[in-house]
Order: sequence, then structure tokens, then C-alpha cells
Amino acid sequence: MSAPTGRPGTLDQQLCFAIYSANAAIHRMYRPHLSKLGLTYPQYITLLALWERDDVTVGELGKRLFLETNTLTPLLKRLEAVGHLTRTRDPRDERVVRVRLTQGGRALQGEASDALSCIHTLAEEAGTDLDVWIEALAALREQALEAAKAT
Amino acid sequence: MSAPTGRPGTLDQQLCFAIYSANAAIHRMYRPHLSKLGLTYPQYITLLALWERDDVTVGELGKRLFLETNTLTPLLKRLEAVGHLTRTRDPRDERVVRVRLTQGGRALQGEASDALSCIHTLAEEAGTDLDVWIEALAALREQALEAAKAT
DNA sequence: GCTCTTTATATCGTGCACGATCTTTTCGCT
DNA sequence: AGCGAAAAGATCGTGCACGATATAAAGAGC
Repeated sequence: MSAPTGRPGTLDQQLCFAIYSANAAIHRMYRPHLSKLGLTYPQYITLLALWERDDVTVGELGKRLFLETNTLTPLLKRLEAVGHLTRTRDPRDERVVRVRLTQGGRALQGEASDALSCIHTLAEEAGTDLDVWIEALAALREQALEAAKAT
Repeated sequence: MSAPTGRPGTLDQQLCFAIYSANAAIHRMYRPHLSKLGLTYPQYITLLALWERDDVTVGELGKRLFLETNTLTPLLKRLEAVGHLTRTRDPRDERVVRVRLTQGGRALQGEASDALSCIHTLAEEAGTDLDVWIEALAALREQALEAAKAT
């Protein structure tokens, strides 16, 4: 048994809470702007991946986003329903579903860039080496994924 | 209109994705250990707050966790249902609900500390000044909350 | 004392995240 | 060819996050 008052200690000393609450805050910052485009935050992140690389399978997209198909499939269906992308079985391998942006889906990149410009401005102003941060967070992610796998 | 291929650029250059995926990875690292205690990740974080300060109102707890009552109330009801805490209306002001840990709820702190010891060990080993990180993330959170409010 | 407003919490509907399970297609092996 | 295993997605149930709305108690102003 550990000492009842020992570390982990207070909420503010917890890395998990720091990331949890920072993520929620960022999510909240994006939400109103994205909602004007009819997008949710995970949908936007998914589109970021597709704008970067189109015509991918659900599995590939999941690897990129660290999501399973049980999360991705319904999300992609919603994006398909509003006409941002298409989901079609690959005739070469009928197990696979290929995801492709429509014209409208591609056009959304510009709209999103405009709608989020105020956030990006903010980021660059405060911009204490964003790239360093991003890399550090990516390293943390890999560590955590490694630890999760080991379980 | 922004250039279609301009910044924000790739997924990996996005702070939002870095935090989003890091948070998900940490969540995934905690999940199996917490599930042995019958807890979810947000429930654990809520308990962290309560172990630090007990006998608080739902609103106070929400401020601490950056959550609204629409999220907190069902979560607290679940923790109450398994006997970790009690929710009672304050007789002085019947609008207010006070949240109090039970004996079992307090005892859970030690169990959690044990169940998560491997994670805490990991954190201290990798431990490049956790506190610096945590503070930086808290600053980011405040910035984001500020920006979200301004919307 | 009686409305009007504010405050504290609860409820509801939608979407995300994920473990568990299922279906279909492909592959490996003999 | 035939069959068992593996792979790719889909489906379902639970819980979280949150906007919108509802309810009920407390306070304010007259």
C-alpha cells in the first residue's frame, strides 16, 4: 500500500490531467469555428489527413489517426452523407474500402483555412517554437502507445 | 481565399493533432489499469480532484475539471451507484448538491496508486522535468480557454 | 409579499472512442 | 479444389463531452 497522501498528489501535478484539459480546451477553441462549416473536431482532423493524402483505405487512415474502424466507419459515413467524400469497396480486394474526397471535400480545405485563420494567427503570435512542442508531444504519444501495448 | 496547399499543411505540423493524439494515447495507457478498479479515465481524474479536496459542490468540481454539469452529473451518479461517493442537496441552499467521498472512495486512492505504479515509474524514468511540461500545458490550456471565450 | 431574474443542477440528443463480436473476403496449406 | 486462419470493415453497447433546454430554489426590486 502506498501512502495515502503521497504522489501522484494534486491534480495540477498530473501530466495526464494537463494533457486531458489542454486537449479539451483546444477542442473547445476550434468547435465554434468548425461548426460554421458543419464539421466536428474529429471530422476536421480526419479531413486534415485526407487533404494530405487522398484515396486511402479505412485501415490506413486509422493508422495515421490512431483510430480503429469502429470509430472511423461511422465518422466517415457522416462525411459521406454530407458529400465530402466517397467510400467504395476496392474491386481488387473486396475486403477493403477506399476513401476518396469529392470536389466539395477538397474545396473545404480552403474554407477551413479561412475559418480557422484567427486561431492560426494566435498560434504564430504565441509561437514559441511550435515545432518543438509538436515533436515533444509526438514523442510522448509514442512512449504512451508503447506502454499501452506492453499491457 | 488561402492557398490550397499552404499552411496548416500536414497533420504532423498541427499542434491540435499532436495534443489530440497524445491525449488519446495516454488515455489508452491508463485504461486497462483503471478498468481493473472498475474506473474510467474521466472518473479517475474526477476522483483525483476529490482526493485532493472533498465535500465540494458539483459546480466547484466542474470549475476544477473544466467540465459542465451536463457531463459531471451522470459521471457522479455512476460513481455514487458503485458506492464511491454520495451526492446530497445542501439543506442551506437546496439548489446545491454536495459531493462527498465514502470510505470506499477514499480507500480507492491507495488502490489506484498501486495499480498505476508502473505508469508513474515510467514517467519518472523518462522524467525530463515533468513539472515544466505540466506548467507549459496549463499555460496552453489557459490560452485556448481565453481564445474560446472570445468567440 | 409577489413577480422577475439569476443560479445550480438535471435532462436530452448527437457524435466520438472503444471493447467485443460478427461478416465477408482473401490467403496459406495440403 | 477445399478448408481453416487471417485480414478488413461493420455493428452494438457503454460512457464521455457538450449545446440546448428544463426545473427548481434563491435573491432583487418594487
